[in-house]
Amino acid sequence: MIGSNPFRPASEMRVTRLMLVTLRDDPAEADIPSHRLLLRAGYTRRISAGVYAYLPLLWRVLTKINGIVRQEMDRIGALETLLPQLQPADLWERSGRWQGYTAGEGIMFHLVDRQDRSMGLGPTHEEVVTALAADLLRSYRQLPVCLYQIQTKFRDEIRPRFGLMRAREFIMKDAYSFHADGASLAATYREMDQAYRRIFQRCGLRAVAVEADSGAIGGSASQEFMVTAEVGEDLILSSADGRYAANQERAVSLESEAIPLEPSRPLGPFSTPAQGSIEALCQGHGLEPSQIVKVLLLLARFAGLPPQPVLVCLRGDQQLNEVKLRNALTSRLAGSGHPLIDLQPLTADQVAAQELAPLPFGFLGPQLSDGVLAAARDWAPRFERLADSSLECLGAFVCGSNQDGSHQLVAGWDAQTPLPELVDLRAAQPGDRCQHDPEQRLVASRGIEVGHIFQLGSKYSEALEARFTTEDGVDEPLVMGCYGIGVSRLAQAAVEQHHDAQGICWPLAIAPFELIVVIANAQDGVQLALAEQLYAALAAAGIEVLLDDRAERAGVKFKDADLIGIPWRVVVGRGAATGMVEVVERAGGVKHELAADALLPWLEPRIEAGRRGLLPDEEPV
RNA sequence: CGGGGCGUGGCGCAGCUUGGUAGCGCGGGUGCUUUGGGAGCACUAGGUCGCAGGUUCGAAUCCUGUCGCCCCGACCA
Repeated sequence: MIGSNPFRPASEMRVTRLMLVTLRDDPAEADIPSHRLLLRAGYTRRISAGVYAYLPLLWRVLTKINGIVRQEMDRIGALETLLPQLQPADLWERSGRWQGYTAGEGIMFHLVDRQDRSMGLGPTHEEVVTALAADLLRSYRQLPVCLYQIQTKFRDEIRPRFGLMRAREFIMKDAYSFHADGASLAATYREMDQAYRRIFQRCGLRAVAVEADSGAIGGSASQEFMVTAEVGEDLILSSADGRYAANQERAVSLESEAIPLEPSRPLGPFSTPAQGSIEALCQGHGLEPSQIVKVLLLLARFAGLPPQPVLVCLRGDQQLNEVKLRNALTSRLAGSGHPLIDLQPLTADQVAAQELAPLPFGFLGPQLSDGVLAAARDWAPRFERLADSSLECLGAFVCGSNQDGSHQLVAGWDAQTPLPELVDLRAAQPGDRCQHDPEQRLVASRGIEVGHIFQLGSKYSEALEARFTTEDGVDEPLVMGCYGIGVSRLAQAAVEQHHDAQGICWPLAIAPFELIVVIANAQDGVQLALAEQLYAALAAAGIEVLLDDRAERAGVKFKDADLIGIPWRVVVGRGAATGMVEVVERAGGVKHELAADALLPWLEPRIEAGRRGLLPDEEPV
């Protein structure tokens, strides 16, 4: 018996029984290839914005991906479970995430039941699983342990798009591990990393692991797995030597050297009428952007705290990385129960609404006094001040003088111009030199995030009082990790990576069927008989085979076979009279004429190889 | 939430500017012919033109409101 995936669906099916509806025209609702093809080939239908039905063909794909995921999770000792989607608000209040996930731009669907209890539909399961752990895990003897589930998740995306790629209801594998210490967590994290690599390889996907921001979920180490594709929503920055790859949100690099100001330039203010941008300032005064310190004002909103004005200093040639800024603000100010809800550039209208004097936007300098906030109606009356690390070594520089139409040249950071707290706030850009090797430059590529693994630490176990007794008899919070794979997104990412002008070219390991037998002319009794015989023999050999027994013309069946993307096609046609069939590999389209008797032995090793996906030969499935 | 766009038969679209019998292609059904790359001919079914008001003798078309969806941005395990 060939095949290794014990969760494979039924191994035979006739197209006449498959409720297959393919579309000749591109649907108007889709505009990336994978979304168009999944709709055209009859894999999915939209039910409402960001909500999709998984039709039988797609469900087979998802079932096969799930099978691979299960095998690899089980292999590293994770336990499959199924947790509630309907979750009580109080659990989320205890972790401090209810506000952040429901208020403002929160992504959690929430509702009130007839007893007036607040509930949420789970976008993730840290709270539930940690509450269970608190209940069940008491001793270090029970650790480590790892639970996983394959579940429908709900996220009220502001703008769902690209079909299954960013849906409001989607399938995810999520896993949570519990440990007595960081070393055990790190070990499981490494095992997960390896398991994820195997999962994507077995699915036939080219994926890269990148350093990532841990975002709203919290925690320290975090790594994303990206399926490389043109239409990916994430920007990856990596070095050609393969030693560094990171999401742009997280990426670090060496800033270029600042160009020193000519020493002859006089210190002090100078007139810069209407030169409120870096570009205008440079043009008007022969300056370089790296000689300027720009000041950005933002307004951060934390749950339960007054809005907090933020003053950020950046070198003029650098861009702010808002994710880094959010993280910096969160770690300084958020505290438990006051998550950062919103961060936006501060506007003149907002200043006016606070009944404050107008601020000279475009001419701001780091010396801007907290006094300008003193009369604010409900804002915190002082700026949270941060500066990007690249400013530390800057000598003399130009900055705003906090008066309209005027900048100033200062000799450097000093008592009049104190250097704010230094943090890495700048966005790394393609072309930047790498930190690990200044000879290497960052290059950009795009990816679809299909997996994300985190070392969470004790953030949730502390909030939810999930404690265990150590070997020394001391109570400590559990150390946690969490690990996600977007299963439905992965299916679409596979199409994005594997298609051509004719349709989908599924990697065999996740194809809905491994082989399709096409009867060229279903009215021809000889063809029909031979096709039926092959169909039965292939299915009996454990190959997942689809029989196109429709009374359509051959051309229609070929088009559909290409569109739905079954990896192997066996055509029973004119040659049937002499016992010959044609075998075509979908990817590449190479055709072989074979005697029907020789088909099975010819195919078996090829299909067996396909089931390994991209897994290296030396590794057992 | 800001900007742009679209709602007309199952799908893709025209008609709207300039109000007057609701159309085309694909798809569905029936029959005949055809039969290895989305066949041909004939017949046929299928639409309160997103919804609600308004203007008008008369509204798919003009006006107001509303709902839904798509795209860009912001947002995002």
